[in-house]
Amino acid sequence: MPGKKPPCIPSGTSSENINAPSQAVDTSNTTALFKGLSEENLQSLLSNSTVRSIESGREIVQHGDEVKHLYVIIEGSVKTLRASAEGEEATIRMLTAGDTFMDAVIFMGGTSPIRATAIKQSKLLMIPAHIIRQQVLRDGQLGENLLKIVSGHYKNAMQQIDSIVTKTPVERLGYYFLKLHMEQDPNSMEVELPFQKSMIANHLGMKPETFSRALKKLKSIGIDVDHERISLGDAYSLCHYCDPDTAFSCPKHGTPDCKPGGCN
Amino acid sequence: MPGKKPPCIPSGTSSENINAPSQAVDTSNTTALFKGLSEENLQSLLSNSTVRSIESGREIVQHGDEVKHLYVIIEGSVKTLRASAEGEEATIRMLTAGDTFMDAVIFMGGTSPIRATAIKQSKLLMIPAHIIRQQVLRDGQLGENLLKIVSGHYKNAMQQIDSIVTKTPVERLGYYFLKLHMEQDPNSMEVELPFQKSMIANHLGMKPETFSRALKKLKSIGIDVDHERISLGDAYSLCHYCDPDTAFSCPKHGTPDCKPGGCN
DNA sequence: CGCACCATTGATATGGATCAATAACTGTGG
DNA sequence: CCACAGTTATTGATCCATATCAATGGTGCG
Repeated sequence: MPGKKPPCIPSGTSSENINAPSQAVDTSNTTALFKGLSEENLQSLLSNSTVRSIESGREIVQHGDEVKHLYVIIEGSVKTLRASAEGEEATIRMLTAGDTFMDAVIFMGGTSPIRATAIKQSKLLMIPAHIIRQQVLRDGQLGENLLKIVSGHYKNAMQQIDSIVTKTPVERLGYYFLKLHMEQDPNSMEVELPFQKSMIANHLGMKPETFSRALKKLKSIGIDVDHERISLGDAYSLCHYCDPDTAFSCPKHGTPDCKPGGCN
Repeated sequence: MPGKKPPCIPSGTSSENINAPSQAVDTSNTTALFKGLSEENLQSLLSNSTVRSIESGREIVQHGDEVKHLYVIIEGSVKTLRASAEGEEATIRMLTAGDTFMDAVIFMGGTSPIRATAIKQSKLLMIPAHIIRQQVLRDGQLGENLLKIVSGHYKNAMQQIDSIVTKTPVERLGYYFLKLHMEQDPNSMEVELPFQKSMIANHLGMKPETFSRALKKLKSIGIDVDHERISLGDAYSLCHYCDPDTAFSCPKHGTPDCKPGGCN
């Protein structure tokens, strides 16, 4: 998935716990969830939705909660994670504006197996779960959108498993940078870390200390990190950490310089 | 998910690469994929499907393949996995009769990020991917079924991530046994390993040697393993490895003896 | 200005991987 | 029925990568 993320959704939603003004929505350039929905179907989703502001650090959904909404991030950041009894956390996803969460959970049955926490002051669109479930039966397009979204999550989860099991910390970090690079701007030589380092470290299944040392090793390959600013030595320096399915959507794929690592 | 698995699907499908006789299907007791589908919609899925036999060890889908079918296991076993360039494998799921695979992949876009391999002589029902995608737009029930299935996979993947990151090998094994116990028969004191140990080891993110040593440690808690037969010391010996969302669907949950580990 | 929080760096410990040898089991053919 | 090869599981010895522990430096905020 190259290119920039679409902005997000309703452009005029602001007030707290008030019905989202569904007529103010620009259907064309929007979250994957709403893609291709008819005006009518979109309306029946949004007319029941509410907008809520939440401050950084607050929990949105707790482990074990009954989940009553699907959330769309209008602005801010959220992470989803699993926490063990001993306080250890495993970050599943880290989300920004335009992303949805609890989209899969509302189809799992039972209570939430994950926690969701705001990691920045955020604004969330909340669509009642029962509305979603009801609309899925009526609107095949919505079903397809959700399937694509959830399948995407699943794909990421599989890559995460794979990373943690088969790769070293440095490789995981390189792979993460590569994906950032492609998401943000495949032509730029600069990438920006969208989250705190300790948070990324946890997401990659390592401790902050290990993360730090991994950064150091990358420096010797020409990838320098100054605070949240990553500068690539040359355009191909991350290629070593590529894998076949990332290569597939890489503009450099097939060029003579693309020959390294797992590249295929 | 307690209780036994539903048998599987078409009861009269046998011949190779021949249209599945859709009229021979018992809609009531079947795979989650077909649950609640109208006779007509079910028919339009099955009339285009084929059945294929495959011997143990053969690859069904390769990493990078374009996926043209959704598969339902009629009999046998299959594993899905990711393999790195250096030959390391990370097992994602291990499946038996009634399970589906490539259900999520056909909605991901791009080629397959995983490989699927038969681990026993197997018989598979193959439903063309384009039929599925097309039917999803028409049949909301099919969409819901798929969403539940894919969400379930995602949930398992999250638990797998969590296990590997926050738990020790012994804990992972205990957790795995617990889930087997609840799937197979929560009342029996015997559980059976459905797969080769080395395969389970890989699925749990450890080496066979580590698996073996973990078995030894469990023995000291009264869980004895003889070949593929696990016998539990007492009914609560696995409770230590429980987690909140597994507890939720446990018949012992709430009884005075349920108080250990992550149990909540 | 000083207190928190985060990142970095160094020193040490340890859990699981690796290497190696043996044992149990499976199937095959004489 | 037994000998043999091939596979899988177990067990022991060693090694190494990453966690852990500890101290310092940097940055932002009140």
